[in-house]
Amino acid sequence: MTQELTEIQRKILEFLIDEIKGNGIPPTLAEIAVHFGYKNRATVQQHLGAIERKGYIKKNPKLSRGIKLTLEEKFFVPRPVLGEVAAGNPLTIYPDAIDTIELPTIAKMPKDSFLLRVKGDSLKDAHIFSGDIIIVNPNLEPKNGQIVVAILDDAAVVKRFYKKKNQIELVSENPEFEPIVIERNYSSFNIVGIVVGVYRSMERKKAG
Amino acid sequence: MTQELTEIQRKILEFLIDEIKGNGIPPTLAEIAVHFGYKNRATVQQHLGAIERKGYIKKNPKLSRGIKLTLEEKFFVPRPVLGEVAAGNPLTIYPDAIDTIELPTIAKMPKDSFLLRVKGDSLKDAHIFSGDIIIVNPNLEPKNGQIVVAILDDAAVVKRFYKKKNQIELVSENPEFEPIVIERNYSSFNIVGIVVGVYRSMERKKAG
DNA sequence: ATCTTTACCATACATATGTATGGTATCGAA
DNA sequence: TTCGATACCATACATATGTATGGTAAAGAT
Repeated sequence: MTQELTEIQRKILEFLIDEIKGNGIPPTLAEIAVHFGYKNRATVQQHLGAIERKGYIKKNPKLSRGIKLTLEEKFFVPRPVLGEVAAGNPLTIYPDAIDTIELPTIAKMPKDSFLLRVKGDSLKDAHIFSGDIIIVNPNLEPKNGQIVVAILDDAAVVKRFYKKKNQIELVSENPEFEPIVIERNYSSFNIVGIVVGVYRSMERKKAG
Repeated sequence: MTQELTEIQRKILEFLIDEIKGNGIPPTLAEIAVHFGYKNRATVQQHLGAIERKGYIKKNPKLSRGIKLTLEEKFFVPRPVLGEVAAGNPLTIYPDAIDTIELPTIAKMPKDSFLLRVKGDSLKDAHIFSGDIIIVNPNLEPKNGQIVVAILDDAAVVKRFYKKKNQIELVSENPEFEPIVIERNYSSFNIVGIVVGVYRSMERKKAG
């Protein structure tokens, strides 16, 4: 359904996503033209036409700012999972890790939260299931018992946080998984944020 | 900072929120006028002016659809919770909200849908737990396998919906519970709506 | 060598859009 | 009774906006 975009079309699509997510409203042709240095709206018009023909957006004719993204979930774009960046932190995710997550590609993250999609069932005992979207706040101090997203040795984990005397314990709800113990001075450990909410859309099929 | 809105202004603000959340883009003055039956954009213009003076929105002058919500932290919108469902108990939907929650803006909240708070653990096998907020859309035709809110003999049930030849089956995920079978012509059965999403805030108590 | 695709430009046009201004009616407070 | 706030209407206007159409240039395919 979605053909390949040319380089320029891809950049324009990215700009559209940025604007729609960051600014709230889709740009006008003129605004796009200004951003890319085009002297003419018609240039943009034709690019948008191509992008629409290839199925990435839907234009509402005669309607100002009538550009809609056809992209899945509006917040996630299919991307390779390895070597992506979330909220400024380098985050490498092993496809075989217990907790793998799919990252939102939106460049402009809201300041105080971002989203991650959960894959795998290691959190099911915390009532979080594969396919759920978790809302992560990177600006909160983790408290005992809260669920945190953390980077440990370049792998992402989502687990309950417990601070002990000289170490931090990351506990899975699932008794099958042993708690991970991190010594205080361990360097390649980083808390990305605290899970403040869970959202699940029922519109698709359930994750198996 | 935010003064009281008049009744009409409040309704317009609600419409703005609905449009921005549901449609993706803020409406134009003309669209608002049409929706409220005004013959003139100037009327809307003056209402918006009042709403802006009272601090609820921010208008980007000279910009089409340049209405921004000031409430919204970009991530959460206050939404009324209309009632509670506990499987087995009669469902009361109060015209005035029993509560207000901060719903993440990613949560798809189709027009006319409403929120209910779940009580009890009868849905835990559908991955819905006590305290969760479900988003219910009353205007969709239920499809097989979808989770619906229904009223059966004055009691509320939230179960998976399956339509058979001459009957409807309501199935619990939990094999302990027998499916409920409703004959086609049974009168005291009503589908309230389809559960399109689930949201859980982690900020208060943790799930036990 | 011709054709298609991509990537731009310019001009023209209807109308969508926000704004300014002035008017009428109702209601409650001063 | 007068005044201000609220809630509407009408008209006028500049320009923002999407669209239609035609043209140029480069790169690659056939």
